[in-house]
Amino acid sequence: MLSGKWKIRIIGSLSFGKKRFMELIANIEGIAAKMLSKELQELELNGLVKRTVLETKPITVQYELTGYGRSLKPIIDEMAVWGKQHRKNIIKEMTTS
Amino acid sequence: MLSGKWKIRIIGSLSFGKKRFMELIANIEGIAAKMLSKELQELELNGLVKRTVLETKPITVQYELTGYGRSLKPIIDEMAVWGKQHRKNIIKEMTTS
DNA sequence: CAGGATCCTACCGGATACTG
DNA sequence: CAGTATCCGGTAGGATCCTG
Repeated sequence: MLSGKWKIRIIGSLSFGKKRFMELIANIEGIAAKMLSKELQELELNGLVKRTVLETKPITVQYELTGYGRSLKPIIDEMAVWGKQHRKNIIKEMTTS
Repeated sequence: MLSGKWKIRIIGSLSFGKKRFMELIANIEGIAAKMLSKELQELELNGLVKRTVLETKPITVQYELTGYGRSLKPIIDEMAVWGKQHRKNIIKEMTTS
């Protein structure tokens, strides 16, 4: 369900609130439109993300986590915690060697 | 670091204690020897798992988590919790439809 | 028992160009 | 803006066989 290179990052980004397609592109460094599009479709299929087309001009699309998607928050949070600590350790290694 | 199809399962299995190669094969349904071998090597390279060759006959090899590997426990635990709940939801869907 | 060596295939993921 | 279409290479990962 979270397979692929970008899904975790996407969910992480959406956990801060609704976002439009372009905002996600800007927010997630390195992702290409095609990848974002494909990953979002899979996330929607799995019921983790809700897609809403806004009738603006030109049209914009909002993405947000569903309740189901938010249920992953504990996992994502733990990953964030670990990543932070991990980076600290790397820096410590660099400065001590 | 946790890339690949099996690393999470391997760490999960090792979180219950040391295990030999065959025990891991038996414990992780569906994994082939080659895959287990490759994933374990990567885990060892990343310092998450410690490999110990026991001079029995024939030789056996013990794998265990390092302290670093155990630092992932909160993440794995949260995943386990989520997976359990997820399965409950699936079953509920099946019985109500 | 614990694995390496080979072979093979699907699909992951990037670049680019195009559309309503 | 928010995608889709197309092309393409690399590699993840499975099956099978072999070895100390």
